Amino acid sequence: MNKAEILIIDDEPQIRKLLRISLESNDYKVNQASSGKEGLIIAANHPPELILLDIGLPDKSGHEILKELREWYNKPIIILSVQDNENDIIGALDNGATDYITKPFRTGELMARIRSAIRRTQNIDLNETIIICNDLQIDLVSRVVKKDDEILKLTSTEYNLLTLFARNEGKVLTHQYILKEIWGVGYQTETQYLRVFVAQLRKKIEENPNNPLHIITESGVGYRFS
Amino acid sequence: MNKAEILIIDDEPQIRKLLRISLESNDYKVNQASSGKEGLIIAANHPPELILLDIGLPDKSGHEILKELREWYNKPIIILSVQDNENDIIGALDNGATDYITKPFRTGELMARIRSAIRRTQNIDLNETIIICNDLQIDLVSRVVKKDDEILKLTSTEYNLLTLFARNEGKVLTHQYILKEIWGVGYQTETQYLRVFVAQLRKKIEENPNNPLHIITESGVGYRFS
DNA sequence: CATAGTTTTTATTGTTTGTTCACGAAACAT
DNA sequence: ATGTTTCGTGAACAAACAATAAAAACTATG
Repeated sequence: MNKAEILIIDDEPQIRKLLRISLESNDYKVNQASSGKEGLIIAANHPPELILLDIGLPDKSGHEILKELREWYNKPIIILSVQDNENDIIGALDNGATDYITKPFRTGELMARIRSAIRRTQNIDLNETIIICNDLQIDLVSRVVKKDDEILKLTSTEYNLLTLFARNEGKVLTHQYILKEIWGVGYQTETQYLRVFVAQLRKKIEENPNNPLHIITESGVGYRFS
Repeated sequence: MNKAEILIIDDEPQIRKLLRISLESNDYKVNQASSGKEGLIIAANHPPELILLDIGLPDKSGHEILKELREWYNKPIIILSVQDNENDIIGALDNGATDYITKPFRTGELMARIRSAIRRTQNIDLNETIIICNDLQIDLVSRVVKKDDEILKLTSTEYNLLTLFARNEGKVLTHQYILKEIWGVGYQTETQYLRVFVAQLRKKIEENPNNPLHIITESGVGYRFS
């Protein structure tokens, strides 16, 4: 139910369709953009867990899109390309691409590279893919959260927020940073969203939501998870 | 200037030589192992910044070596292979390989993939800036202050003031300077603010606020932190 | 196209923090 | 010593910030 989202930026409809089918059958939620510009807008308003970027786009070169994304987006970007040109590959990797795959690609390999990339940004240690904090248990691979061995029903925003907190245990995260990571770059003033979702999360994960032990408010700054 | 260490695990001397020359000309320091067993020992005794692992080794399969390494080693491991077998690639990536490159590879691309892999791990553990003064512990990255391992609850002005003091340990800071740094230009005559907040801070961080040991008053001038 | 689930707005109440003032204590100068 | 300046501290108030419920808008899905 809590699927990780992937954004495809590619102008060829057949490729998009092929990718979407493969990704959805691997339990990802897929968003699509048919041009670089559209891709930038979707990514900014709804940051995905990973971006698949075609390098040969009609409006802007994929290299430019990559650079613009990397100004604020720090999750994996995998480049797809028909070109097997070494300088192209080197340039993309040096501009922050996570991986570079040449078409035609093998779907199984692509899926494995996607898993690998996501695993690394979430710094999931192959051995311990489960974060445990007292009564809470967060499985980052199957995306399931348990409290006292009871499965919690979380919406995807709630889940994303909780894992952002859990992956930064002990650190104070500012409102702005959280909003940027969960809602996108244009939402950094919408602190009210955050209050609403923190309240919802606390109702689900805290023994006593009036006296929260997991999500601590740092007034005027942000929140801290412990 | 670079000098990150890279460990090559490969049984073919020609490949090792080729890799070593390329890597050294890119300013890496190179260690080599000609078998999986030897590779494990060298990696354990002298953990490198990145490992290049040939999958076709004589003693143990590279896949086994990869698994054993991943039990404790969490920096990048790039797989080199003559095999362009999809299941091999998927297996390696799912077992924690950072990347999988098939021979014959292009040196420029390999170097770019190495840079990319190292860049990503360095961003992750760039953390940890902790100032320690006796019983006080100020973590500037997490924005958390501890006294005798107890987390102190500080407002943001209190925190800013404390970090300003801590960053200038031993120096006398004038009222004017502190006011300018914390409240901004225009507040440089509001010494009363400072008195109030210094008193509040001392209540929280000093054993005995009447006889302060951390924030020392320099009458007529300002304060000094030690 | 209806409905359940989710996100965004709006409104209200409660809490925390910053600012100001008052007054006694300490430091300083003569 | 005595008066003068500088400090420390508690309390009161206003402003900023936070929690929460509930309604409205939106989305996904059959």
